[in-house]
Amino acid sequence: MAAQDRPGGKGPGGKQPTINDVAALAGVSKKTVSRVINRSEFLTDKTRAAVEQAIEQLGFVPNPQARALAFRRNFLIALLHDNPNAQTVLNFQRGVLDAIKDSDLALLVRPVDRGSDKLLDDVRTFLEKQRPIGAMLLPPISENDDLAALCENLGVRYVRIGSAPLDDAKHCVSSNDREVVTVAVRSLVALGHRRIGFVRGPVGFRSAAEREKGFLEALAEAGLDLPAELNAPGNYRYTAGIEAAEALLSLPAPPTAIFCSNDEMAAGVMSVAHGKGIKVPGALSIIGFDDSPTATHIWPALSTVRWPIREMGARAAQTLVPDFLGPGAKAAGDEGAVLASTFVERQSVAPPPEG
Amino acid sequence: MAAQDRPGGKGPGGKQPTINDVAALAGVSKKTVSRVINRSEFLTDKTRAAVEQAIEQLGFVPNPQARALAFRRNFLIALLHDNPNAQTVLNFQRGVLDAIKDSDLALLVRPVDRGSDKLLDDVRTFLEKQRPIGAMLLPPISENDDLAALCENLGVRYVRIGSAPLDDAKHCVSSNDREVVTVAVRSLVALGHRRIGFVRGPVGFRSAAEREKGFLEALAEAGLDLPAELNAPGNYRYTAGIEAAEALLSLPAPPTAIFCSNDEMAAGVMSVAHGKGIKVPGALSIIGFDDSPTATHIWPALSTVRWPIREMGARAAQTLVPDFLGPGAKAAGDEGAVLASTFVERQSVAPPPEG
DNA sequence: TTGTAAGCGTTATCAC
DNA sequence: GTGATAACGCTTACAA
Repeated sequence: MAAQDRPGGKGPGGKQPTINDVAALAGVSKKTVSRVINRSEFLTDKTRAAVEQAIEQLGFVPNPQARALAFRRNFLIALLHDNPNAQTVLNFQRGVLDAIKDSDLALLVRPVDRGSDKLLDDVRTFLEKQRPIGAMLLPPISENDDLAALCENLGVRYVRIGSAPLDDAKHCVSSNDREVVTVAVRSLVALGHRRIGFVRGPVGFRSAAEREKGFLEALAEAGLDLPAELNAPGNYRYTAGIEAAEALLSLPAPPTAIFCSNDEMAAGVMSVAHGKGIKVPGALSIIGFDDSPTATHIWPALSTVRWPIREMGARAAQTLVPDFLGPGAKAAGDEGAVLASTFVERQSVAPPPEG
Repeated sequence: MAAQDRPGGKGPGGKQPTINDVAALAGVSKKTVSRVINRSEFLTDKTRAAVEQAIEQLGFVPNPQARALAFRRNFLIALLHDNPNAQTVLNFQRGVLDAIKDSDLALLVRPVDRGSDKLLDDVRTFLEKQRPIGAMLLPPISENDDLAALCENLGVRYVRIGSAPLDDAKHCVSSNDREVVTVAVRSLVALGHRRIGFVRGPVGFRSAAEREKGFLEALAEAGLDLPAELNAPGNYRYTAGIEAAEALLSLPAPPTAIFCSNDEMAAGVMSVAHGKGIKVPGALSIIGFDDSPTATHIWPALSTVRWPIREMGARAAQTLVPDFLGPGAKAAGDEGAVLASTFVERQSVAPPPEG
């Protein structure tokens, strides 16, 4: 349609008022209007009021493209991710949008391929082109130090999201996975479980390592250890849960409980249990991690750890650009960047058979 | 790589080459360079080559902010959604990014609240500010005609994604839900099922209506009808599946199969079946719709309809901005905007008990 | 086919 | 405190 209207500014998309119109109406210069827009301190309350009144009257909205050109920076924040878990990514997006809702910022999304050897080049090109105010790195790529350094070099602010602090607080929003896993596993021990299987996350993932540490800590507290045959490899995928369960549940002395490093693998374990006619939770207790939709969609509903991902999204946006988010944002950001995960008890856990 | 080497170019973000640098090096005017960038036809192959060589040599990348200002349009496409299914949204995003990967476009994401009475204002503000090239509307908000009209008025190209054509082909990418549901239900009939329950989608959703039509068509073909007590309301949520199943499975003559309008509700139905000790698929067959991760994470794995959402994302991007996506994009876009859903058979379906 | 001049709407510089 | 004037990097007239 006609987006290129002319003086007659007829119909849709008709000329929006510009800073010049505001200046003229308020009887001041462009620059003064600009000062008001950008909250400069050096202004008489009177001038400011006059300008604000003119802005109001005209319904003026600063043109972000022009600002971007002048600022050499777009009023965008970028979300870089290569996360296999859709729910996680989307919840995070929601959180970010909660935070930037009333600001001038918008959210740019960029999935990347962590396996690609062009990863850094891709991200560099992206950041150089889009020039966002800041970038948010979701795990697992948040664990890539080169990526963080790249942002730094490009003058793009960044936050790294993780299962544990990955950087200084300023550049990091994390959760306390380890602690909460300990809590979860402790509950298993308290119920009387002694042979507890573990399904690991993928090698090289910080989150996987944290969850494993938490698991082992809880065991150690109880004076238990993790026999090699009860420690199954995994990669956060459903099929890995299947394979792990096939192995663990065929053992001469199978575990009475299994902790899985995420829900998806827990769902796999549960399927195998069903297939083998092993009652859950009667004969086998299962705990997952993520509190994904899967956790409540499988039967019985899965005890798991809820990761405060939406809140982390909001917090990430706040630490990234407190100045643009209006009052309050900054204060919250100062509180610290570690948010609490919580253990959610559902129906997949019970005392062990002989208990 | 160092793309920013320059005399004074100190540290990070040092001056990138501009169109002027290219023009100077190639010995032509700015405008000619601009023509090359924008693929103007009126150019000597020779000049074009010279300019391209200069661009290459300098590693010049046009500044999107400046272009946006001059074009009065940002090189962005927006995804507007209020879709409860994270996987759907994310897969769609992936598809879009598949399509725009090698272009100058970037993806802007905007969740909206379809319940809000400020919906139109929100979207208007967003579009006026960001001025994207185009917008993609995911269901259910794709069904909102006012939103489409708004895009039209604002000079923002748009595509509506749906379970059936919602607009002229130019503005629409859809799947053939109805047909495929018919295929799925036909398979139930072929196995001998005669009492087939139906769990509806939310009232007012086009997708829900299409699926219901497909269901009824298959029944009609077989000379069957849908007794009122076998037609359960739903809203695409897990809990609705629970409620529907509680009702259907308590009937004096319960159905031997249930078609659910999405996977999530199917998961709810399956939970209830498990809880009541009803064997799936032995005593009850279940079919869902979406082929979400849940479909394979529950046990037994769910027969369902795969919605080609990623492909739809790519197609949507193509129909929206074929010119920017390089050669090939347009041709594909001409093929038509209806993509095929497919029936995926897994383990949740079997002949009825007595059969 | 190519070049020149004039914006696009904002911010930065530096006087006043 | 405030205002001319020149950027910002590119595109669209309109010539040549």
